[in-house]
Amino acid sequence: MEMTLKRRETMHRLCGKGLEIFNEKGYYNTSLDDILQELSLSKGAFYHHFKSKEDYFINIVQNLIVQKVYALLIEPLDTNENPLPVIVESLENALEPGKKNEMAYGFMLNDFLTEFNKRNEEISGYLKNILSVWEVNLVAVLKRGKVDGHIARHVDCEGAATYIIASYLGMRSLMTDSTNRQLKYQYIQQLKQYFKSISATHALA
Amino acid sequence: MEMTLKRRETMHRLCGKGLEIFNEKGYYNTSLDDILQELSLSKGAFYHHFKSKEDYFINIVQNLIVQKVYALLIEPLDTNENPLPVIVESLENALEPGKKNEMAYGFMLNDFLTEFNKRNEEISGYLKNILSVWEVNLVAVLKRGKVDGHIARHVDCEGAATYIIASYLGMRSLMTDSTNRQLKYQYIQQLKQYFKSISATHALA
DNA sequence: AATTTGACCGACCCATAAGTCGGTTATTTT
DNA sequence: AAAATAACCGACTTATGGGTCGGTCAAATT
Repeated sequence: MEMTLKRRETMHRLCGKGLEIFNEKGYYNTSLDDILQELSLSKGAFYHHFKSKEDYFINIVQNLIVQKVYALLIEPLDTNENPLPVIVESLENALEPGKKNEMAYGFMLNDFLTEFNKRNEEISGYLKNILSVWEVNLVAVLKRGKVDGHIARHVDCEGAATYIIASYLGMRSLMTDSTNRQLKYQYIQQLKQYFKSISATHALA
Repeated sequence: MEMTLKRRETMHRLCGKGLEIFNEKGYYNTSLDDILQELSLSKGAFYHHFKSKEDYFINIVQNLIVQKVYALLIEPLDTNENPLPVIVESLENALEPGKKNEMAYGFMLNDFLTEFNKRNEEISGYLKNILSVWEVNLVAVLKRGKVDGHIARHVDCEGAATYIIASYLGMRSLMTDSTNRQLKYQYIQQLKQYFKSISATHALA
């Protein structure tokens, strides 16, 4: 039992630091030694816990990344209010660089997706799966918005969800340095504009 | 003279095939030998013409990619019509996978930007520069649209341009296999919806 | 206390890929 | 035709980085 705790703790430290550095420098541009050095661990330690770099990253995806996406982008959708402002708020939040020197989690998806799309089908599959869950939830919440009279009846909820996701992912390519407040502000403003056009409120510029 | 021609022809072949394969597999995931083999050329030939892989890619960016972006995304904006349908058409066109087995040029920017953002500041600078030219032109054309009465006066043209670019770039992460007609259709539909909301036409669902 | 097992160490192996260099071949110049 | 130069060849060097393996040490089991 006690040994299992030690194991879990080390694995946890590895995953946390790994996500941090992969996110910062990219997966293929980060060597295991880069991570190991920061944690003062050895190759031997690493391979005692993970069977490969790939296995390691899958672990990170399925624990840390999934969790973050849920917390930031999916769970906030679970309310009974008008979905549009709720979506805006979740995106605004997800684009926020972490408080102190945390990561800007909202940014990871586009980067990792792009990196793995052409290189590793398995990992890219897991990542696309996360997106797909997000999409399903967006669609559901948009449809409910229709029923509740917040969203115009003519709206294609699947299309709207796709559009929301695309614009969110695309922001990453533009916001290079995390301090880019201006871009985020512009994005949120235009998103609201778009939302106005699909909402059911009876006209009013 | 004749030698210069030979040189230029070989460099041209190298750049063309290079872009094709880099676009397909990613820059860092493509070895020079991958390209050289397809052209039946040797390392020696390559380094006779380019001083490094980086130099080679910069060549590709500044010739081929710049040219394609201009042709697909910037030059079409140069009309006196209502800019919004013109923008829609250019994006629709840029997302179109090349006719026979050409490349889907519209896709390159997000991939390369993401790849180089964390790895090579110089190249990422060139790429961001291309985006920036596109943005400037979008803003200009949107502002003209305002003057000409096609776009509502309250619209923030810089914000709208950012939003258009972000959504376009983001589509790449979603459209993995090039045959994804559905996603493209959804995207264009929602873009039109958004455009309706910033246009000056006096209401009409 | 003796033994086993889990956590960890770090030198080593090996594949990959960028870049080098001393050549050969083809083309141009004189 | 001879000399010079450009285009090209491919074995080699070198650095990097994932993965291996025989070991050490400490904790847990007996």
